[in-house]
Amino acid sequence: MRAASELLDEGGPDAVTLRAVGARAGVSRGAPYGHFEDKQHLLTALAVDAWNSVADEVEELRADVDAAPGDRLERGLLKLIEVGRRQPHLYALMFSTPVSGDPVAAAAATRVENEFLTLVADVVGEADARRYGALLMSSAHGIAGLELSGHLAKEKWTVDGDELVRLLVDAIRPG
Amino acid sequence: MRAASELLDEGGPDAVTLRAVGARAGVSRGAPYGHFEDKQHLLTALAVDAWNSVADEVEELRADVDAAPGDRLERGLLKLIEVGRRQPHLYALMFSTPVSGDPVAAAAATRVENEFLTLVADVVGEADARRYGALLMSSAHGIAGLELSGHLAKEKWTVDGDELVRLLVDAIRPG
DNA sequence: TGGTTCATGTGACACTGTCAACTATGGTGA
DNA sequence: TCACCATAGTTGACAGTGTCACATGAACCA
Repeated sequence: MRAASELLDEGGPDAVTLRAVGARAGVSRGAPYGHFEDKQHLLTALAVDAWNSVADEVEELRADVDAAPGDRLERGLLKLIEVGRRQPHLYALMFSTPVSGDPVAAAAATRVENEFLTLVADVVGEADARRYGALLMSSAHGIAGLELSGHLAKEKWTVDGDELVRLLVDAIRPG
Repeated sequence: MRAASELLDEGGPDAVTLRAVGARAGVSRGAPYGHFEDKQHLLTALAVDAWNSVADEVEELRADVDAAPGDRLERGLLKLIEVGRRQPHLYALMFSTPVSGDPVAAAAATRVENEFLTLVADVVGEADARRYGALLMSSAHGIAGLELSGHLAKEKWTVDGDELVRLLVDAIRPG
C-alpha cells in the first residue's frame, strides 16, 4: 500500500505495476492479490486514503475559529488544489475513480463535500450553501485540473490559481 | 484515425488497442506505425482534432451578433462541457495530453483559449478579460470534470452544470 | 524492363494483469 | 509433542499489449 503510493507519486499509474509494488514491498508480484481483488481496487484504496486525508485537513482547518470565514473557505479550497500540485497522479486518481459503485469511496468523497458545505455556509448562509458549494468545488477542481495539464500559464492569463480562488471567494460573498 | 476515434468513444482509451484500430480500419496491427510515431501520438492527434472542433464551434457562435454577449459566453462554455457529456473519453484525453512539448496540440488549445477570451471581453471589457477568462475556463472545466466523475449529483447540490454556468456568468457581469 | 519508394503484413520480444496450484509459517487445541 | 488450520507468499502459465526489425507487394518513374 505504502509502496504503491510511492510508485504512484514517482511515475504515475502506469508505474504502479504489480511487479514493482511487490518489489518495493519486499514480496513477489502475486502477493497483492491476497489483499486486493484487483489492480483497480488497489488504486481505489489509494484514492480513498487521499479523500480521507483531505477531509481530515479541512476538518482541522474548520476548527480554527480565529480566522474569518472567508479565509477559512479560501484555505480549504487551496487544500484540495495543493494535492493536485504536490501529488498530481494521486489527484487524478481521486477523480478518475468513479465514486458510484464503490460505497467506501463514495463515503470518503462525501466527507470532503460535507466539510466544504459547512465552510461555505459560514460565508453565504445555509440557504445558498449548496448552490455556491457546488460552484466552488467545481471551480477549485477546474483550477487544479488546468494547472495540472499546463493550461493555466500565468503569462497567458496574468493570474495564477491562488488569485483565482481569492477572486472566486470574493465574488461569492453576500452583498 | 476515424477508427481510433470511434473506439475511443465506445470503450475509452484502453479500447484503442493497435489491433482494434487496425481491424476497424481494415489493416493489420502494425499499420498505424506508418502514420504515427507512437500510440501516444495517435491519441494526441485525436485530442488536437477535438480542440480544433471546439474552437470551430465557438468561432461560429461568436459570429452570432444577434445574441447578447452574456448569452454567447454562456453557450460557449456549454460547448466545452458538452464535449465532456457526449464524448467523455475524448474530453479526458484533451486535458490529459500535456500541451507543453507538442506545439501542434498547444496551438489547437490556444485557439480555443483565444476564442473564449474575446467572448469574455465582450462582457467584462478588455481590461478584465484575462482574469475572468481564466476563472470561467477553470470553472467550466471543473464542472465538466465533476459531472464526469459523478461528484455533481443534483440531489446533493440542488443544481446542475447548466445552472452553475448561468450563476457564474451572472456573477461575472460588471456592476 | 528494372529500380525506387512507400504502405502494409508478420514474427518476435519484453512486458502486463490475472489466477490456480503449491509452499511455508505460525498459531491453536489435544 | 503432534496434528490441524488459516493465512500470506511464491511460482508457472495464459492471453493480451506496445513496439520494432524485417519481408512483402503494389504503384510509380526512368
